[in-house]
Formats: sequence, C-alpha cells, structure tokens
Amino acid sequence: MASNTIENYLKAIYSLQQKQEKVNITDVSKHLEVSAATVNNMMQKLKKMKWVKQEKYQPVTLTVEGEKRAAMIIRKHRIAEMYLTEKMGLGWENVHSIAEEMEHIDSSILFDRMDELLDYPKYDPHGSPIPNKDGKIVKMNFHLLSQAETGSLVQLVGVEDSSKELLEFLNQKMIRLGTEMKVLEIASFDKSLLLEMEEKDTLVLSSKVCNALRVIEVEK
Amino acid sequence: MASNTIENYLKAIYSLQQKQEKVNITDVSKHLEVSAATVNNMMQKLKKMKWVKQEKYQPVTLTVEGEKRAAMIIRKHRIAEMYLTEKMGLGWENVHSIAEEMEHIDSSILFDRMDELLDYPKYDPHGSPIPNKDGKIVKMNFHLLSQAETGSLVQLVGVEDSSKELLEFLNQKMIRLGTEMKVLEIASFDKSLLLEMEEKDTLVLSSKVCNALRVIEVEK
DNA sequence: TAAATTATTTAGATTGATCTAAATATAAGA
DNA sequence: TCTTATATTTAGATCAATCTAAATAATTTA
Ligand SMILES: [Mn+2]
Ligand SMILES: [Mn+2]
Ligand SMILES: [Mn+2]
Ligand SMILES: [Mn+2]
Repeated sequence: MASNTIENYLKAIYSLQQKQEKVNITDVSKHLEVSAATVNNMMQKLKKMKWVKQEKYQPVTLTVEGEKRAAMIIRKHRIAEMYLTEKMGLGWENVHSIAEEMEHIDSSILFDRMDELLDYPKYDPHGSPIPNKDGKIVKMNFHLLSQAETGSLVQLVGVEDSSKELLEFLNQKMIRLGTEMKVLEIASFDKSLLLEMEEKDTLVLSSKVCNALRVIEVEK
Repeated sequence: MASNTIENYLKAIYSLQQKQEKVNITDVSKHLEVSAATVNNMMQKLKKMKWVKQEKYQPVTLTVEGEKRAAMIIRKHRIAEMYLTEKMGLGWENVHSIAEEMEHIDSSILFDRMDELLDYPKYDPHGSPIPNKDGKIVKMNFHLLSQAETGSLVQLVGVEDSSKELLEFLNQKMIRLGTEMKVLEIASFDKSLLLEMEEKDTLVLSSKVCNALRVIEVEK
C-alpha cells in the first residue's frame, strides 16, 4: 500500500498533467508546497515503483499504472465530495478538505456504496469530472473567465481551486455552478471584470478570482 | 495537531483504562502491536505534551486533557461507524476499519452533521457507548458470555472486538445485538458453551467466541 | 529472601519525509 | 554564443516512528 504522502504526489502530478504538457519538478514542488529537493527525492522512489518516468533533469510523467492509481484516488476524492454535499448537506466550501483525507481510505465497499447512493455522478460539486473505475475521465471543455471577451455571456461550470476561501467568496456573491454572467467591461489597468449578473445587478471580480473560474460560452 | 499515530496511542490507553485498573507499557505494546521500547519512547513524548502521566517503571494514566482527546477520537470513530451502518447500509462487520481512518479527520462540521442525521445516537453498531461532546461516556453494564452460568438466559449487548472475522462469524450464526441465548451446558474440557437460540435450535460456541461477547442477564 | 521471570528503560540503528546549501545542468537573454 | 537565470540533483542534516539488543528495575516463584 502506498502512503498518503505518495498518493498525494501521484494526485499532484496527475492534476498538473491535466492542464500542462510538461510537468516539472518545480511545478510539483509549488503544488505540494515542499522543496524541489524533496520532490526529486520522492521521484526516485516513484521511479523504482514504476509509477513515474523521468530522465535526469527532465520533466516527470506518470506511467500507465501511476496514472491509474492517481485516477482512483481522485475518483475517491470526488465521490466523497459529492456524497458530502448531496447526501449530507454540507456546503461545497467545506467538502474539499474532508475529501483530502477520505481519498486515502482503502475501502471499495465505502466508495462503491457512495457512488451507488449518488446514482453514479459524473461531476463533483466543484464541476470537475469523476474518473470512472477504469481511470477514464471526460475531457472538460471550458476556458477561464479571465480569458472571456467583452460582451460574451458565460456560465460557471467549475472552479480551478476548491479552497474554502474562494468558495465562501463566491457564496457571498451568490455565484454557484450554473450561474450566468455577461462580461460588460474588462479593466485594462488590473484586468478586473465588470459583470452583469442574472438579476441584472453588476459585479466586479478581480483577475485573481476570474483566473479561478471555469466558464463556457452560452447563447444570448 | 496530533498525528494519527499519537491519536491511536491515546485511544489505546483510553480503551485499556476502561477495562483495567492499571495500564502497563506492555498492554499498550500488545494492543498496538509495536515493541515496548517504541511505546516507552512515545510515552516520553506524550508526557511532554501533558497527555499522559507516568513515573519511571510505573503504569501510564491519561491526564484529564489526554482523556478528553481520546474520548473525542472515540466519539468520531463511533459516530462514523453508526453513520456507515444506519445511513449507508454497510454491515457492522465492515465499518470498524473505515472508522479507524475516519476518526482522524479534523472536521467538526462532518461529525456534528452525522450526529444530527443519526439523531444523536448513544451507542455504536457494536454496542459500545458514544462519548458525548464533553467526553463523558456511560458506563456499560455487562459480563462476558464466557462468565455466564448454566441455565441463564442472556442477551447480546456488545462485542469485545469489532474485527471483520468475528462479526462475519456471528452473521453466519445469525447472532446480532439483541439476540437472546440460553446457556444449556458448559463443557468443562474446553469451556465451550451449548446454547439454545431464539428459534429453539442449539449452537455451540467456543470459549474464544464467548470471551468476545458482551451479554446481560434477562428475565425468563 | 534469593533466584528466576517479566517489565521497563536505554542505546543505537533504520526508514520515510522533509529541510538547506551547494553543485551541476538546462534554458533564456543579451 | 556567452552570460545569466532557473531548474535539478546531490550532500548532509533533522524529526517521527519504528526496530533489536542490552541494561536495569520490579514482580513472582521457589
Ligand atoms: Mn476537491
Ligand atoms: Mn490527500
Ligand atoms: Mn470500532
Ligand atoms: Mn485510527
């Protein structure tokens, strides 16, 4: 059995691989907030286990086996999040940190049962897809709100990070998955966006927030 | 924050303290299946943290603070077990090992919510009382089936261990909490019991099993 | 009570996960 | 291309949690 630490590394590499071509030691280092030397050290171990491949001084990639393991951990994480929100009534801002611990529980009975009770959900409460039992995961189609153009009408389909801080901010602004927003103006000075909300009131979001919101274009 | 390891030590000492006057290093060592030297080493650390007291070469005791922490971990463990059986439909034989990991999750929101959804249960699925938020725990009244006398009518109110192995054995014999059994005969050779079950059929249980079953006397 | 047994402590070592500092390699910029 | 900046690796250290073996204390038995 892999330690929680090792599982967190696999998950980190997997997540980074989803949005980048190349995953550098430094990326993993920043993502997990450990030193590059520590990551390097762990990569030696993961190479021995045949879960990652890496040539000296080159980026890392998960092997097929490593990717499968990572996907299974993420699957457990997202099923747990979904269960906690849908069946227990916890807010989307509270479930990520709990799932961060539950994902390491070794019990197919538990996660299969949650999956069943949820009727096999495809997405987690933050809009990310849940890998299936084979580790297959649907490729999401979105762009970041920070990339939207003036005049476009967009709908929130996911968030880049599931931190309590961001999600409580969104709660307060009444923004949730499915919320539609029209981009009225992009401030050239700080890249903040002026948005028209569903109730016709307007709202300004900083570029930091806009960089964390996954949206799709919708018809007017 | 205490590590999972430390929390498991606190829990072990607490559980042993429930059924023994004195808790020796050796008892903890056997309970957690680590060497006595390891336990000794950990006791030095727990003493520094003021969670246990121990004079050199003497038994260990939890401090008030240590006991409270232990009770909170056990509370989380038992609420989780109850939730898994009652709300998710898992069998009593499957929940202990899951709870062993869930008990370390640091989230009052999660456990308070489970407690609420369960309507504040007093006992876990194995018949053990759930400590309240102040760490108070009701003293159970029972004796082991192995201590029962010939002719007595007893009812199962709990188990000494929650291992999958024992509980699957009990499932197979149709024995669950509340099951009544009459002691027909005690074999002097191996201390096995011949029992009359509710459906009038008879059953022999080894002393090993009888030592794991908590019963109370019931009226005939 | 002396000897034997059992329990506890100490000493020294190992493993996993981490760090900082320094060395080395790669990539970017002038 | 040469220099500079950035990324990776190596070296050496620390801390938590464990071990075995040996020393010491406490308890039990004869
Ligand atoms: Mn999450
Ligand atoms: Mn995790
Ligand atoms: Mn249990
Ligand atoms: Mn545990």
